[in-house]
Amino acid sequence: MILKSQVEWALHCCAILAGLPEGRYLSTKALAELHGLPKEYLSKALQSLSQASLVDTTLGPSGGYRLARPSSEISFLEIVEAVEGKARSFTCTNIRENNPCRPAGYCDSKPCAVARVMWEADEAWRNTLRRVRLSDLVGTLSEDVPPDIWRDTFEWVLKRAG
Amino acid sequence: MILKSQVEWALHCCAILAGLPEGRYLSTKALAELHGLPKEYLSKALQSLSQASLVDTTLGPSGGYRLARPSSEISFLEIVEAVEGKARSFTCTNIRENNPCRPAGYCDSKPCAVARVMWEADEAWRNTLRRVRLSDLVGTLSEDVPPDIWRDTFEWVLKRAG
DNA sequence: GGTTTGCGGATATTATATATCCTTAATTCC
DNA sequence: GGAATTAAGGATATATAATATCCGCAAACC
Repeated sequence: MILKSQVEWALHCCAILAGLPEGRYLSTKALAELHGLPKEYLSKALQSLSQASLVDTTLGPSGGYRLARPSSEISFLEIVEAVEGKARSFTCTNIRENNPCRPAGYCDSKPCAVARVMWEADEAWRNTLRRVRLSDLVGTLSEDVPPDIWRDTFEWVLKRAG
Repeated sequence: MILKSQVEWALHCCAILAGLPEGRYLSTKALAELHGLPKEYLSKALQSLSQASLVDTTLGPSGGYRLARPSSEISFLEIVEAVEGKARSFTCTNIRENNPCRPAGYCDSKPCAVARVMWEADEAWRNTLRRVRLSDLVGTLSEDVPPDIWRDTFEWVLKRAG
């Protein structure tokens, strides 16, 4: 059970977008170079964010991506689910159906007891991610990263933002 | 991010093993037939349980698997981790290292802020599974499954347990 | 009109999950 | 002692998903 690397990419990209000045867009190319990622494949992750309406896009030079909402109104979970999908990590294939002692139709009222536990754990995972906002990440990052590097990064980025 | 189907298989098999009379073993063949699963591949899942010391095994006719401990002392997490592994679902590839504005050696003291959040969610998932004991599952199952089917199932199983 | 951009489709490559087969050694039963 | 049965583990094949690249399109900018 491993998340796609695109999840990591999307989160880091959103953190950068959260720091962009109002109205500016940042292109796939700039985001890929900043993070040392394959441009074409990163583009797929950004398209997922766009389809989930987490980012706005615009075309042409000076085009690219920006957050569709303030970073305080975007949760980790939304970003993760945009890329990874909303499907639960445990899929019940109902193997209890195969029990040769089980007449058809029995015990079909509720989902399987095993699945209920696994889904509860899945919910706990999602709830944790739901509670963390993108603005929280930006806050933590600006504590962790030395201020001059943080500033240099955004200068570097804005030079490429058209 | 999808768990292997072997996780589901292992959980259902442990639930059956938990209901076995003291000292009896149940073979891969019987467990596979009961659940309608491919015997050879299910065997790999059971071997994982054995390697994790969750089950005891013995050879020969009337051999097979039994729980190594009372079901109240085995958690869901142990079974899941035995099959799925203990690795976290999010792996940080440290793409912040690629930031061209970042001199080497900076911000390497703590793990990445993104990873810390993802790992916290992973812990929430594991904690939920850690709190559920195999005996809890057996309890739920015996509420869900009609008593006569539950009884028939164990008669069926014991006929094959040598 | 030329350049840049996001978007989506098609395709190739790699890794992982799923599944089967076979050999070995231990155990039970006759 | 000999035949049958079992778990263990290595080797291998197949299917599916993740990773990655390439191309053509339409919109936006200069």
